[in-house]
Amino acid sequence: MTDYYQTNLFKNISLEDYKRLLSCLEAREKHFSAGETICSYDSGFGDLGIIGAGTACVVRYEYNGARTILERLGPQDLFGRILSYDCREQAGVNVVCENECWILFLKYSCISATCTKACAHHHQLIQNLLNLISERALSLSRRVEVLSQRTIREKLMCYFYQLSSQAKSSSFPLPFSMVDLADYLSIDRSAMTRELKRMKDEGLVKLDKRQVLLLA
Amino acid sequence: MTDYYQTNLFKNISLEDYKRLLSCLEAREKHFSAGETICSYDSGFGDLGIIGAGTACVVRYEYNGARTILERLGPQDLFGRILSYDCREQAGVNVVCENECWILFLKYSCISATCTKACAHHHQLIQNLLNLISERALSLSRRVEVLSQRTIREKLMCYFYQLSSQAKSSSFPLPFSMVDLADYLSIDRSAMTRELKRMKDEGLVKLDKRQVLLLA
DNA sequence: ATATTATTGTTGCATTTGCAACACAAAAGC
DNA sequence: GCTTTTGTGTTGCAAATGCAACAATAATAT
Repeated sequence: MTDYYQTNLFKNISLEDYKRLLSCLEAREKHFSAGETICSYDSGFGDLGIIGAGTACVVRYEYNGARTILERLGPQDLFGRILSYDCREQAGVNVVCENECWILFLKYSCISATCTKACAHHHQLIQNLLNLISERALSLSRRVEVLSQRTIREKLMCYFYQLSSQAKSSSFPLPFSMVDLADYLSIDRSAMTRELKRMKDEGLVKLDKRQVLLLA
Repeated sequence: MTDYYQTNLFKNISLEDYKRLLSCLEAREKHFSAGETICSYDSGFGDLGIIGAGTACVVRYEYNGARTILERLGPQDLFGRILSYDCREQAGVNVVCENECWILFLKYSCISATCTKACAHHHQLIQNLLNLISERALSLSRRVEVLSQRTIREKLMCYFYQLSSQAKSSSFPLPFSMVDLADYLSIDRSAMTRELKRMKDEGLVKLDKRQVLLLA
């Protein structure tokens, strides 16, 4: 079994308490292969998922077939409708496995409700969850920052600056293929390629495969 | 003093515990007038703010002077850099008072750190905070949904659907002026007016002042 | 090795959008 | 009352963008 104990959700919780928590939270582990749908927020999926291994994407399929990547998930990332009191808005939102995944599902109702045993580690668990959700909100606000840029060039530069600041270097690899990058930025792929070429020509960036070097 | 005790942050906490918490969290209340800057995430603002009364906007000023409304805040709403481990990305982000505000500032470090007294109400406080941040993440993901639409019309319709679903009615008021709406959607105001007119002509929506009626 | 599929790059063209400038109405201040 | 400010509606025009179709390359399967 994948070691979810390493996950930040269980930070500062002893191994014994961790094991007790697992049954307390009705933990179930499942495996998914690339392309499989892990869950759909449409149906009443009310659990909390933690990625132990692999990567997945939170995507929304529009009525017209267009796909939007809402979020990318990797090991230690959380997902679930925790954030949704209102189901209707999650229509079309799915979590799809990208690379072979091991996922642990926990009953969210067991987490949020005060444990009848009022155990100390439960307190710690909530605090850890707080940190993780905060990080999630941060990732969303980064996305909003990028998407609220008005031109393709501004979106690209804004995203590059974010990556650069995370990497603490003006050189960093793109975590996306070009197709996915365009989806993430919600722009047309060919228009993006065109703009990237201009930016290279003007000496704003250098691009070698997926390695980016910011010059401005 | 404004009654922050009504705030969801203090839900299920007794009045006595609430009063104790205030000093424990080094609570300070401040007043702001319309237009005043409440805080800037640039400088090391590490507190948690709760709006007791009034409204405020989280805005970012771009290098070119453009303003983007990241979020609108009303009574009970939280703000702060809770979500930011990385300061650099919050550059230019300010919370600005829109209508006369009363705001309570709490030391976040006191909230997240395990209380030395390990008090029961502290546990409850964290749980409440969890719910509030989840709601915040939800609001951000709604924003991402709108912004990831590719055309002005799609952005408008997407936003209208959200409002309609929240109001549980095909008729609802806009919470924005047209200027602010355009900023929220990150589009040009005149282009938005033009598109809205087309949508009215095509019978997709009816608009009377700020009252919207969705027909499609 | 070859076929197949996925990814990336390119370009013309129609459409959408932003920009700027202006007129007008509504609200706020004096 | 008037003036000033703020919000809204309109339009021509240039620029940015999406779309579609195709070529070229890389990755994968058979």
